Amino acid sequence: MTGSRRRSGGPTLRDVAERAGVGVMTASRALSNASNVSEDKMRRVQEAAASLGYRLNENARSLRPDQRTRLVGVVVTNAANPYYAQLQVGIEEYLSPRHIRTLVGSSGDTLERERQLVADFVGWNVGGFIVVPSGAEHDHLDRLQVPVVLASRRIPGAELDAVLIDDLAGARAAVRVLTEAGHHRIAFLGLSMSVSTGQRRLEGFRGALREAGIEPNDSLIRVGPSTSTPLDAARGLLGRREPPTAVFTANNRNTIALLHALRERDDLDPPRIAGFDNFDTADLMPVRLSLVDHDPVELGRRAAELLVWRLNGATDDPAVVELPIRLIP
Amino acid sequence: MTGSRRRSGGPTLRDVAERAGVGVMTASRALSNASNVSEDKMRRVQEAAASLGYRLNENARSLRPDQRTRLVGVVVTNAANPYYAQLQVGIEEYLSPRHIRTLVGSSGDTLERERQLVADFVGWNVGGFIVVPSGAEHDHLDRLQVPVVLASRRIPGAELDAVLIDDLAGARAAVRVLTEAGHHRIAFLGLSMSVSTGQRRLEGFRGALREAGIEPNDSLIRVGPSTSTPLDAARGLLGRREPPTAVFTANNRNTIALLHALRERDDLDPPRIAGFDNFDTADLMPVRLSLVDHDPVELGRRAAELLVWRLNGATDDPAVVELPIRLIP
DNA sequence: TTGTACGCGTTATCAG
DNA sequence: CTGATAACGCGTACAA
Repeated sequence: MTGSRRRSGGPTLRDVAERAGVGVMTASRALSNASNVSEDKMRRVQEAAASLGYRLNENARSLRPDQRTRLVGVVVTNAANPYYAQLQVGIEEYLSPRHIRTLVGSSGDTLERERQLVADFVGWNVGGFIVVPSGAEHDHLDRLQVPVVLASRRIPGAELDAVLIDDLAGARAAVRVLTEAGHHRIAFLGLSMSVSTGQRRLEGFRGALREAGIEPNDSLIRVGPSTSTPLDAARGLLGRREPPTAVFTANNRNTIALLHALRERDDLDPPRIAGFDNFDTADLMPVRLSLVDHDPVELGRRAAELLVWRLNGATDDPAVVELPIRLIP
Repeated sequence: MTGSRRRSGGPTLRDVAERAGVGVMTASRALSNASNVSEDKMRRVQEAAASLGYRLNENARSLRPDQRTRLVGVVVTNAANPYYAQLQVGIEEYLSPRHIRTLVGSSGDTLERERQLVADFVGWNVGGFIVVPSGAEHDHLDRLQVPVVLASRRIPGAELDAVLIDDLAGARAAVRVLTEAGHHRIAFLGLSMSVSTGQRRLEGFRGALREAGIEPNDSLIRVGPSTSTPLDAARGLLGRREPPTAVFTANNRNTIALLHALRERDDLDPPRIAGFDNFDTADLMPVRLSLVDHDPVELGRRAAELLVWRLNGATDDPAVVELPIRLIP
């Protein structure tokens, strides 16, 4: 009654062992540790595995409580956004060589979906999380028994590691371009204030204005998306009796929306634009753009690095890494 | 000696059952099938599960050979490319409500990495694959014991389901715009011939030319990326003694590269451009673009749909779905 | 160095 | 409708 019953899904370690003429444990050691196995049997096992097209069953391995993490959960707000696509690539780039795979899900910027994804991933026994939080809640992240790293956005009050862009410096630098060009009526077109990125960029905007002796004019500040789409917000700004002579756009979506709005109007004297995020075709645009460039791939890499550091047992206080930006004037 | 020993990673079904005062099997049924359980116990179990923050362990579930698929592997060539990011979103959109998660990896368009990813995913016991093949090899896909659906590209000779864009019609339609505008010296700037997409688009290009009574001029055909980067190829075309008066670009990367090359030269009389793939800022470009628009999200959805159809036991001959394109003139 | 028993968490089976 | 038991495939502990 030697285990010769074929299961539906491919060969098992037992099969490999039988074929190589060794015990299962020798086979196991040969294929995972490579320790304490004679060279001879080592080779025989590996040949057997290869000829059977055998792969260790990760599900079975993960079942053991004391195993190393082989899976982490990644929650982004919208995987279709090129920005987050690159973030994922950075994460995978770092984790893949360490034999850790990722489970990815899009929250659509809703807390409910974020909660559900996190719960789902817990079911998969992920060893940790990288999350782009959709809002300010963090109770669902606190209860987890595994490390969590926030990416791109921070949550006030959450005791979690985070990797961020230097939003403040980026916004300041961009707005400074505008003030130094002599502009005074400068608008802010941007993100929802419910995410830290939006708040920080607005803060940088205000700071740069004050630094230049300009009092921020609230009627020139449009934050989304609660009020309207970026395109509508841009139209509203341009349609004012006294339109801004310069605009700071808080991310690439808003920059592009503004450009679309401008194109609709065909104004003789379009506003000067400075904004956050670079994009592929920025230098092909019909108007001059000053952009805050940064590297989402690096952001992902660093987040993954931080997570692995925790997985390896680091117990330091929460770390916040702030990545530098580069202004393309 | 009732199993009260805490394992590191959260509560188990046993804990839930104990707390609810029922047997493990009742708890199991209550939480997965919801069949053959009295309403009373049903509620008790669910309350217990909720109060413990319990989640079924998917790893343990997947261990059984006869279980439904909960995981599929997705292999794309480059996850950072917005096109494939959208493809993934379509896939997730279809699979997520069906409680199937995806494991995603980028092959970087190399066969070796593709092989490795496939092998890795087999270790995770995925119930099927969606693959954007990196080349013409398919032996590693044939040996798999689970269904495989190709997305975006086909492999000649492979007996596999596939979802494609109608490359032929797309290329024809785009090139027709150029010929009907009276152009004769029309160049092809594009993809490697090692992928079916490249071949098919070139075929469409040639067809449309012949249809217009123009003999394709091989010296105006630049295929990549073996020879050079898209940007260099574009420069080469524009730098000819007799540059083309019109160019068909075989995908968005090449379209954008051509635009960059054009911008460097600042020609008085730039070529007319028609190309494959739409992109965000296409209508903001300084020159007129005629583009073949199509929907990568839909492509992903359909691929996932096909895969689920197989997972449910379909044994029909390989299906090839060709999605329609839309020309933006 | 090698092999044997047992447990990881869940579900199918089958007896109550 | 309910629950005890035996797998599922692998790795640790221990015995040989």
